Amino acid sequence: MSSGATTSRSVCPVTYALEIFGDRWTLLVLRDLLLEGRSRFKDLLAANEGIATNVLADRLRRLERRGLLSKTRDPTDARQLVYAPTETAIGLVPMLVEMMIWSASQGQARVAPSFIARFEKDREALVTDLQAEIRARIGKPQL
Amino acid sequence: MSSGATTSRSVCPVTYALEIFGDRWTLLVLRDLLLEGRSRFKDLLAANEGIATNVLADRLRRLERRGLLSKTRDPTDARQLVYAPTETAIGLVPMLVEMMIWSASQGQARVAPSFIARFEKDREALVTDLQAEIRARIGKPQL
DNA sequence: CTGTATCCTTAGGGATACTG
DNA sequence: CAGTATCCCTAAGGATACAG
Repeated sequence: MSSGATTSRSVCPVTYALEIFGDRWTLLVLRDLLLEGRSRFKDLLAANEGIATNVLADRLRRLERRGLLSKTRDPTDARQLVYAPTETAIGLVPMLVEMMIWSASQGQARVAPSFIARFEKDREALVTDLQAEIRARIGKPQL
Repeated sequence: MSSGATTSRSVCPVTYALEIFGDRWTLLVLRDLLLEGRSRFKDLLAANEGIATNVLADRLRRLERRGLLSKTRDPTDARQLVYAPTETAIGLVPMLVEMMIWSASQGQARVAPSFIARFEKDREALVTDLQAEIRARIGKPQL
């Protein structure tokens, strides 16, 4: 489980994106960090039904190196580490939203109707709101 | 290289999406089909630097089974097979566009400035235009 | 709690030869 | 051209024990 080199320059934007989160777990971690508000190792572990500790550690390390997340100590409890998405990661929210909406349109995944309604009414506003919520949340890295 | 079962119902929309194109190649094939206008086996083979014939065949088969693409014969040349994205696949264009824009924003991938300009001016229109182009192209499955 | 360190297994994928 | 069929091999990932 090497932590890899800082990979080959990709010409294609799709290839580049896949280099970062084109594997089985990374995007799920990002989802939990961004949309589920999880910020602790143990919460991330519990979330993705069955990710192994070494795999999660590896993904968090890669994401940190890529500048998608930051790792700090919880000021109220120095034993606790807190992971938070950076602005770079928050920039993925539009893509995640489109992905979720597509899945919902397939009728195979459960997406809150209120979410779909907001999307249909004003996608731009939905994305902006979600991003604002994330920034507010990590402002105070509370649980 | 089994062609897999028609997979487990996913609750999470991100997980569901990843089940379909969360591997190393599928999204690249989709990119070529949707944005590069490739429609023949050989063109798809040539595109993704180095995809193996068996892997490409497998991905095309899965995508067809999932209803993301259709396979027909070229009316002008019955020996030729033509792959075309379905409306389901065309529905992925918004997500692909967001992905490309994100990569471009990272400054690591080359995306045409004109594309970025169109995106910044009117994202909605860009997506609609791209989708219209795709539908026009596959209307007559020309090369 | 947040990871490392191992060990082990397997699915995914590369290469290549071959076929309708 | 458009695949199929093999063979092989490695990297990714599960399980688990252990450490700071």
